[in-house]
Amino acid sequence: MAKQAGSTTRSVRGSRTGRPIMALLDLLGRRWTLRILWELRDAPLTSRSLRTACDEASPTVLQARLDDLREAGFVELGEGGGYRLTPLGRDLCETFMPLHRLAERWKSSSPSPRLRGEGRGEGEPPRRR
Amino acid sequence: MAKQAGSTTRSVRGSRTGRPIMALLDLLGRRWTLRILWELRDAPLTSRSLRTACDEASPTVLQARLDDLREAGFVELGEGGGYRLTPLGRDLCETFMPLHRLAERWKSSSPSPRLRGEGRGEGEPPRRR
DNA sequence: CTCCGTTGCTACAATTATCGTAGCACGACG
DNA sequence: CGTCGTGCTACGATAATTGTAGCAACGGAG
Repeated sequence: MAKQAGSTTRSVRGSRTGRPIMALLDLLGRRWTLRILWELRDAPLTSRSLRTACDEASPTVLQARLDDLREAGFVELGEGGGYRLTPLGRDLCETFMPLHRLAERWKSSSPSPRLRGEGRGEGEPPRRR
Repeated sequence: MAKQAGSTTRSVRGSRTGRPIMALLDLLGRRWTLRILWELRDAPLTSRSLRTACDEASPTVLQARLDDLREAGFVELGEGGGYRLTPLGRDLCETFMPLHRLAERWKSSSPSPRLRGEGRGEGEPPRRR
């Protein structure tokens, strides 16, 4: 049967409202998509290794995202098993490389090691209006 | 619980497992984060306008993401109301600019205007092993 | 061939995030 | 005061994600 492994739903709503950038932003805005691309950045990985690399994420979602990415043409399944980036996918990853540097810079400016964690209703008295 | 507007949970699991890039990837991998940054890319927007720009996304999530981004230091609330990018947020956005071009290229190579939509089981005969 | 370990992939219940609608407090304008 | 606009929140309904367990197909011993 078809099932739902295909990727659950595929468009929050205003994804491909015209500009392809929206569709891309939507695809990338799913939970493990960016992480998967990142882990695949320089070497192909098997489904298992990818799972390990992604901190033991559920195979369900991993599979769904992998299908999404494969369908989008950013990732493909190699011969002897294992996922790898397509040329287009590699270009996409290249785009994120500057993120690495920015992340370092970001850590320095962001003083919260764990980004607070709960609703900010208590920690901050009504600082607005 | 107290609330949930703070941003619901804040870390899928292995977010900031060490490298800040993971935390950043996790933050960016939430549903409207990338879209918000994109819409804010060249002009500040009010909460309302942002909602409109983001295809009438729920104010709940928009608020949560906005809080996330503000807390992360990428977005801030201006004087007369309205959200705008911080210098760091602007740098982050700059990173995504090449994505616009890539998205166009991607549309051309991806023949599916709506990415199929259901399970991928049919289009491909057992392409496994 | 049979046992074993690997691969990619799936089922299913529980949990969490998101949606969608409605509404609040605060401030500015008339 | 009444009306509008701002940021922000409550809450039930819905969709996505998590976690655990397990499947069939392939490959290498024994």
